[in-house]
Amino acid sequence: MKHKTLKGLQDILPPDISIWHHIEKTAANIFKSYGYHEIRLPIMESTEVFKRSIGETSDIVEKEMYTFQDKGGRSVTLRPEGTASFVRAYVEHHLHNNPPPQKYYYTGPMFRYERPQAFRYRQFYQIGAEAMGIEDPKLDAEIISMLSRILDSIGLKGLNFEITSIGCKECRPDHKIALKNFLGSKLDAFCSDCRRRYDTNPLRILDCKVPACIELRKGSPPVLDYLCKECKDHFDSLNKYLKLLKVPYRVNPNLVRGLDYYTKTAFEVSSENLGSQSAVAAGGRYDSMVKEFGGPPTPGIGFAMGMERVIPLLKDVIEISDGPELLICPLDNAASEKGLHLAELLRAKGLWVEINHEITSLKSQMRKANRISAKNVIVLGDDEINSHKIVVKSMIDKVEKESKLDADQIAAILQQRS
RNA sequence: GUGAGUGUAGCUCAGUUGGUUAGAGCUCCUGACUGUGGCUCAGGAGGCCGGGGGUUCGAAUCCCCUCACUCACCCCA
Repeated sequence: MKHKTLKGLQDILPPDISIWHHIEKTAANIFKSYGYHEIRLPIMESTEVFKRSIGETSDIVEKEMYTFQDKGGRSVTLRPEGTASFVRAYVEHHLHNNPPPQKYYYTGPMFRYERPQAFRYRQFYQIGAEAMGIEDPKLDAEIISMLSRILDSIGLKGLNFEITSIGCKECRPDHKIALKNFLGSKLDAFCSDCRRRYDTNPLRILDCKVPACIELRKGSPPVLDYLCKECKDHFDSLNKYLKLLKVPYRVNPNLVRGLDYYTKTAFEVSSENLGSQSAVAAGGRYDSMVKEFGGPPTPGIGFAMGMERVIPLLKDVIEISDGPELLICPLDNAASEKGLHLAELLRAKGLWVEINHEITSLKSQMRKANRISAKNVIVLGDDEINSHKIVVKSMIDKVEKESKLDADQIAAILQQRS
């Protein structure tokens, strides 16, 4: 084979595409009910947009970005996530001049140069939502509830909702110091990954799956104990509101975010059926990001959901079967021409109609009707054209109904049956 | 970036200690059944056995290299 998709990229073909449509449609309806508007952003930004927001030392920026020079010598990057682009657009178009909360959602491809793995691709699709301008934890509860509703409505069950607070600029450093003090004394006993994390991202050690590390980190200073009053009140209220909204969740103080811009609330939805890539959706608050992008101080909160994580979970649940309302089976050339015209008239009424353009035995045409899951067939031959009468046969229950060779009447029968 | 596994038909996979022209099931096309489907039967189409090199009278099979894919680590949605 001469050409193939690049590593970690994939073609999305029918019938899988109908799952995508199902998810996108369902999400769009729920977004609408919460007042979220769609925005479409470019898939490329100036590299600085991501470096500044995601964090220079994060793995994403350090080794996973598709960064290159355009012909004008500018460093540009294929977006590895949506929030940074969104905040750039928010500031650029002065969206803060609209009454808060301003609520937006987006969908589209993201790019990260990673080794592909089950449920992990280099080009992957996210549906994300961002709500701006409100600091109150009621907004946190609302957006988490919305996410829960979306996942539920598309048909996913048995997901784990976890939340925590990772503090703010004031209190987070205190916790980090306390954590490093605690871990530092016995660092040699940890796995090599954890020893490396101690310098790069000590919080990650709390997430390590190596049994020895789990044992060693017992008794480490909990994040939630180090929250400043403001962060603690915020988190307490969020818990109250989530209970009020009956969102099923649990607190996981070891939840870690890979991006630097998060503050206070962090949340994650995971599944046990995704191998090692358990995250289905995740998000959090980012109260200082707009200011860092040069806008007025504006709090924000958002999440992103990974399509490639959701779809495999859905494949077991959702049934995909799709076929035309009608297949026209002509027996000779004259009938074929008549059928061609009839098909157009029916399609003009919005019906999905197929016609066999090549004349083969009636038997094989009927077989084809089965294969393409046609719901009804009509046979067109001399008899039908001379008598101007046809039979609409249901392929599902074999019921035959006589009709005039007339698009209106045929359409009425098809609509009655669907 | 690190480690392991797998590459044979469109798909799922057989292929014995190396031995004629590489097989099966599903799918696709045709017919049995000449104007009514799903079953059955028969026939047909479809292969650089991932690629290159080596050993051998002879390689899908053994050896070396390479490429691709998959899974896991890492990281993350």
